[in-house]
Amino acid sequence: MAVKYHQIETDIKNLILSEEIKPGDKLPSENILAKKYEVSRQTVRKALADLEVEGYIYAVHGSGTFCSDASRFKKESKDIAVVMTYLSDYIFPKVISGIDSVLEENGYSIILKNTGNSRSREIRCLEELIEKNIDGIIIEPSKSNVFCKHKDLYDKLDKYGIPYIFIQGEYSVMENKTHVLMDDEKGAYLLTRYLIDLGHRNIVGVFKSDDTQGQNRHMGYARALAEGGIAYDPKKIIWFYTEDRAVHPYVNLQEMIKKGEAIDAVVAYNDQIAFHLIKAIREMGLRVPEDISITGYDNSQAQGNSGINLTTVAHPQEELGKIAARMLLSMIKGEQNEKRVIIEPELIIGNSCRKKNE
Amino acid sequence: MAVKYHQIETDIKNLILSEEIKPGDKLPSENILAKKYEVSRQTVRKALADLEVEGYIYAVHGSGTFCSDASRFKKESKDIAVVMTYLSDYIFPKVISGIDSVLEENGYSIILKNTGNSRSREIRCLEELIEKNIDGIIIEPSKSNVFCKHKDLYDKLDKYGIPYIFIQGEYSVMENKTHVLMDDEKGAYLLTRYLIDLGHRNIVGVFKSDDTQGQNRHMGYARALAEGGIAYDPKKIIWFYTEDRAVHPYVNLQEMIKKGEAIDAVVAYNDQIAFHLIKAIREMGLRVPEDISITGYDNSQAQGNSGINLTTVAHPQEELGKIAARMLLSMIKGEQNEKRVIIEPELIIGNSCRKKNE
DNA sequence: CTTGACAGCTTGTACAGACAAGTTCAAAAA
DNA sequence: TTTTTGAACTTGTCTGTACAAGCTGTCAAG
Repeated sequence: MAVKYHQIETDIKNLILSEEIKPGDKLPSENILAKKYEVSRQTVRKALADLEVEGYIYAVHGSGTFCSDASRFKKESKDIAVVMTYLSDYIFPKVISGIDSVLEENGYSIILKNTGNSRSREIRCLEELIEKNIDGIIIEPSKSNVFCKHKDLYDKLDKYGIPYIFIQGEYSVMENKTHVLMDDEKGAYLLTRYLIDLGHRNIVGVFKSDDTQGQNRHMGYARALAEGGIAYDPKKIIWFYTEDRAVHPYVNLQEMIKKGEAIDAVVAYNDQIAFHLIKAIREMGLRVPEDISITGYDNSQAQGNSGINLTTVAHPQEELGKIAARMLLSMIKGEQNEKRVIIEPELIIGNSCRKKNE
Repeated sequence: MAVKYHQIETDIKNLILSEEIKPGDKLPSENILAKKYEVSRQTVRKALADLEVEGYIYAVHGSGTFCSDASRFKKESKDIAVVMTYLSDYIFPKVISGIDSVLEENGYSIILKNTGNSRSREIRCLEELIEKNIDGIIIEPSKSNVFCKHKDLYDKLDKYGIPYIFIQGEYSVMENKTHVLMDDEKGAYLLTRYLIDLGHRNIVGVFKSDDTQGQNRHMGYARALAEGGIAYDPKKIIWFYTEDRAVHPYVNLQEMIKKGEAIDAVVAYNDQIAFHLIKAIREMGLRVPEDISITGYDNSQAQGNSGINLTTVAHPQEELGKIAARMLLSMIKGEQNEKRVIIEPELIIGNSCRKKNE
């Protein structure tokens, strides 16, 4: 540190970082600093000029030099990253659209990223974003039920003061972070109870094992069975992974039917899977809902060429995006927020279920 | 420009922008500049320091000051803006997804913007993006058939060396820019000829008037009629605007039916409109395709609860996004490109049309 | 009480000079 | 021929001075 102005710079920087000089505070005048450090005023000016370029301080002609307040000493980019598992499929465009509508109103732009529900891509994504100077992140965790080994990246975000919000799922090690979630347990409970109320007893459950949504929906399913006095039968559960999703549920259900197992109804992980399963059931020569009732999840409003309106659970889609965006904006403004918004599930009755032995 | 160092700055900046000083070139030494401008060396240093912060030049201790070469004086952000009319509807998620897949592979991120097909929002968008330091833009023009009064913004992009590509539509004043388009004229021609071949003579055309796609599809429709020896009847055309799209075609077609006009078939602007019109036709007590045949455009694969698979024209969707993204990347790399990619339309036969008097 | 002039502060621009530190290249030495 | 030396250049640091331009609170005039 042989260079004088460098010494002054680090001195002042430390004062700011240790909050002895708070945002908005006025710094001593150049002449006073010059006297204090026993240097010329020009040397002080050089130090202050550097700090201004770095964004720590700003000078007002005739008035003085002040500590920057703008979002912890770095200029806001007005960019917010939205990290989703998928972009074009299913409910995601609507969620993104909801986020955009709120951010657009407030002058923010979306940086869109998708992970393909792959953990390694989520990590790569976050590393990229940390480099990028963004104001906040809305993220849908990839494989949220697989243990999160990259908490260090989220710690880094905390350290840099970049706020983030999880939607749809959560990592168990970060339950205390801000989330916008659906009550998946209750949603699946409602669906399963609806089937039980229709008189079904042999209810197959098809769940995704690598995200929290799948886990929670499974729990709701189990609770409804218990309340309905129906024994939980592990053989009636089909677990699948993201990579399996196009084949595994399909094949497994067909095998169960082949084996002649009694199946009254199916609680599917979501609408997408439900449509796959309808196709599987029909291929086996059975009818939906006459022979087997089926439920979805998310109210995606697609029909998948099946001609059936699924009984499902409403997914707020655009509204969920809007809620998350509004929460993130208030976090950016530094307002305190509730950490957890849980959206109440609502049953949507379609024509994919029928009373048993009607 | 009473300020001397400011004068020096703009002087040098202009020399660099006009390429009289090329990247890597050595600038005159501080002492020489001081003599030339008749100022002190300190004043020259102040000017050069500012230019260094702005990234135009860099100084090497003991050696000299040089013009920056790094990609036209500004660091690449690895961000590419995608400006679409809509985000969540229709074919747009697929197009975005196609763009993302190519960009992601190459380490780029998408900044997503939507204009709601409003010209003023497109302008606001571009102004925002010009501030932002992006590497390129893929843009779907809003109301491409309304005269483009904001060419100055695109000129600015040219000046700053930010490449951009138009998709879907084009502004007439910028036909020489890079585009990825469908041959809309031919697509509508194929659809109309198909209807004529089925024996239809009274073919209503429903077109959007504020984008080039609508204009071109109308032209294709007219050409097919002419070739088929059918007189073009302006009364059989329904023109609508973006803001009208939910109501106007619907109401107008119903009125035509009420008046008892002979209608064999309808060529709709796109699938979305086609589904509206199917609903309108059914409300009037007529059947599709038994009473009226109808065609769409874009092969959106939705069914809109109609139970009908539209006869339509294939829209490459993801592929279009990929093509545009690849072209933009090669433009960023400075490679020469063809200015115009026209995608050949392909007829998709559904069950929304029927032979006349079968 | 309100207004306006002004003194005394602040930062901004500009000058001039001195020396430090790094680079370059040619002449001198090996 | 290769290596070393060193003068002459470059930018970097630092000092000191002068005046311009902008802000702020005080104090006297209205």
